[in-house]
Amino acid sequence: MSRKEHLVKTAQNLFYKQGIRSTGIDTVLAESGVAKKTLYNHFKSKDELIIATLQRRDQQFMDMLRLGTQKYMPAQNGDVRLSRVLAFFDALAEWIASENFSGCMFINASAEYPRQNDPIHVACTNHKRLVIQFIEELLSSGTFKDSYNLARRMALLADGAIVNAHTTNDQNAAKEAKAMALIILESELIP
Amino acid sequence: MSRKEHLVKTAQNLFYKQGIRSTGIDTVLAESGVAKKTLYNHFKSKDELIIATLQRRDQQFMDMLRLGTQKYMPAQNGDVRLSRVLAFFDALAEWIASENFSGCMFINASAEYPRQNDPIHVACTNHKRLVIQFIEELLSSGTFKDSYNLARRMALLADGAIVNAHTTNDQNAAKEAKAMALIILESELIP
DNA sequence: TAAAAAGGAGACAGATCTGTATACTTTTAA
DNA sequence: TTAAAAGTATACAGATCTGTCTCCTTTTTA
Repeated sequence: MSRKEHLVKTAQNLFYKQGIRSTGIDTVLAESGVAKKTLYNHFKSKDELIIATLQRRDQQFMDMLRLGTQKYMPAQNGDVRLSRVLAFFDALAEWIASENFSGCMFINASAEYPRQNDPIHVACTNHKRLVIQFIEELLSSGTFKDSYNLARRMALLADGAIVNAHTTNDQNAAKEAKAMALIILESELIP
Repeated sequence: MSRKEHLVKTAQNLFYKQGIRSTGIDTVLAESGVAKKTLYNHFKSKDELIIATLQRRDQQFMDMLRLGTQKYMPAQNGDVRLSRVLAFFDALAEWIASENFSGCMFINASAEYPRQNDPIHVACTNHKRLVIQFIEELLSSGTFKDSYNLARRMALLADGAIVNAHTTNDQNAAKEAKAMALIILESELIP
């Protein structure tokens, strides 16, 4: 792993665990063992480093969703047309139950950088769009009445599960979300 | 309004609009026209001021929910046993569509203070518990199979709507949440 | 009315944070 | 092998932030 990658990885973990604004550059440098000059060789500012961590997280997260959805798809029972999107909620549940879960990095970053046109906030908005798009691809075309709107609903359930799990420390939230998703999906099937 | 109340109100608005960590004490003082000594006369630290703003917000928010739910209850149609909780989602929608909406202050604060045992984080967790309790009271007893669990589900929908509306700038999220709530509620009715 | 409490204005200490500069060392590549 | 590029270590500038302190004025209360 290059120094740059190592730096971004370390920053990402610290930002995710302790928040972005409360994590100083010096902490990132000490933790990663990289010199300050190297950081500013690769990034113009802390903000650019933050953007890089969000991009890295976006890739990681989408990969995790793709793999997890494939992994849990065969285990679904009932209508096969629902298997893919239901597996998505199992992937979500696995993540939420994992050791280092600390909410959604993008929701957290949005809260720390609330200005709508802040590049950091924009990166978060884009990520959420990608998730909706991903879910829409899971909804077999021709199966549901309005797949885009349905994907938004599923994303809403996912965000609710993530936030609930984070704030009330409830690992069951994803299962509840999945149960609700099933009911909603069935109600939106084209007869 | 006493100086203390004025101070807390000003701080609350600034914290909500621009985030807590990025709002310095001096900004709060300049905006409120209060002297620094007065602030530290009433609060031992910035953290105490933050807690006070969260308490104020909690009261405001719960009052808003109570009033809004009463206001929108008569307009519901269909099964009257669902009217109260459905009205809750209308109250939520009104808030989300309002001018100064910038997400949930408690979700935002949780993201800025992620340490689970931080008093600020704890205040947020407590608020979320109160919301669940409020929703449970809206679910007419004897009507649903498991009202506590159902209340948690409704809270999950509400959080999802709030977060979605905030990150993707979608004012329709609350309506989607209400539509989903209706389907879920009907599926949980005791026959 | 007089003593006491509270507030205003602002200087200041001490910490912290971002970003730059300098001097030296290691790695890379022509 | 040797010149250039990249990295290390660290000092430092300049800004900002929290919280304390002083001096003075206003308000409250006994």
